Amino acid sequence: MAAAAAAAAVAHDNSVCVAAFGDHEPSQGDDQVAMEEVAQVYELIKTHQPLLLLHHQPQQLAYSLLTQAMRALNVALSVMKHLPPASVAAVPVNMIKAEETPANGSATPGHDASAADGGDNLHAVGKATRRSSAAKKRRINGEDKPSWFQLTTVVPHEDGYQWRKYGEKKIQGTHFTRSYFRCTYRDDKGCQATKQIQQKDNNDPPNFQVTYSNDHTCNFCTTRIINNSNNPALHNPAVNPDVDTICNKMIKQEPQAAWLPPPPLKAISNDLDETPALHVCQEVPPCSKFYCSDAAAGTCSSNSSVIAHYTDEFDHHQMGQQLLETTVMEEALVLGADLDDPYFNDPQLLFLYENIMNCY
DNA sequence: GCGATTTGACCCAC
DNA sequence: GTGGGTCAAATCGC
Repeated sequence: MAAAAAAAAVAHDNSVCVAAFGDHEPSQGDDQVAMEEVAQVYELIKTHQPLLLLHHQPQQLAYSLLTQAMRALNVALSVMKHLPPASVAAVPVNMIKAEETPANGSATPGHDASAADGGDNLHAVGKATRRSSAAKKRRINGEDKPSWFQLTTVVPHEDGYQWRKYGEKKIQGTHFTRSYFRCTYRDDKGCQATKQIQQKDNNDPPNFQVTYSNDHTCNFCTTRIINNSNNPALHNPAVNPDVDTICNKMIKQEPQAAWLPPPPLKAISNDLDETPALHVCQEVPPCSKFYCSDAAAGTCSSNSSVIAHYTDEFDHHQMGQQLLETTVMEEALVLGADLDDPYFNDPQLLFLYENIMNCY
């Protein structure tokens, strides 16, 4: 049941991404239909998520898939509602279609197939033909690869994906350099995902604009949860021949699992998660919200596992839920949330979403 | 030794 | 001509 629901979620997720970031410019009618469709998917996922979390074995996979789907849906909703940048800029973590803002006036790099083999061409043909015609397409007529950006105070280097820095540039009009990253698995899997990190100010903590371009197609950047799953099928080379190889490489080379909170408290609820691989985490983002709200009072030991955290929440959060909802709702209001948005009508999901985003 | 990062140069769109 | 994205040699770090 869980796998089927998760698969359905992913199927919806993919279509939503296309709708949100494709070239098609939706009409007002399209907007309405899309909104209804996305809202329907959202409700479906929202309904299934608590059920999935109550299952022990498939929950990590399901959680991973649902999380991605929910993130995409939230982005899609934001895009389709054409939220003005000013209304979302105050939100610590939010995803906005990049083309809609002057802050991203310059185009992000195109789906630059020539870039991957550009070096070889350079040596073979010479500098005059260094960039192929594909590179020229990069910004013609404003045509660009899908991109969106995230405004965040969270250390943007720890978003859960594996990135390799390939450049840094001083940008005119800013006091900070812009860093350029591409997916670590670009060469291995041809994943074209890139991101740019632009520090916006010197606040404490500083604000960053993280511009993402192209979705990850490697599938391995997000297998950190799957890799830790007890589900043997996920490690069956006959089913997924690349998973073990790539994930072992991930652990060997880049052992951080950025989505896990730090371990000052009790480790993991053993009855929920017996996967030692979860502890490969070495670096974590400042996602303090990930701790159970009862941990400080010593009445809750859930902390180290996302799954354990949320499952524990289902177990004992009822008594503290009202307080939690009040806090999150107040915070959402302060952050300028649109309370007509169904997403913000569910404070627990808002809380969950923010924590996920903070830790990815 | 190998992979990641740094940094100046190159290239293209505007 | 300029700004910004990318390349790739040099360098760094494990």
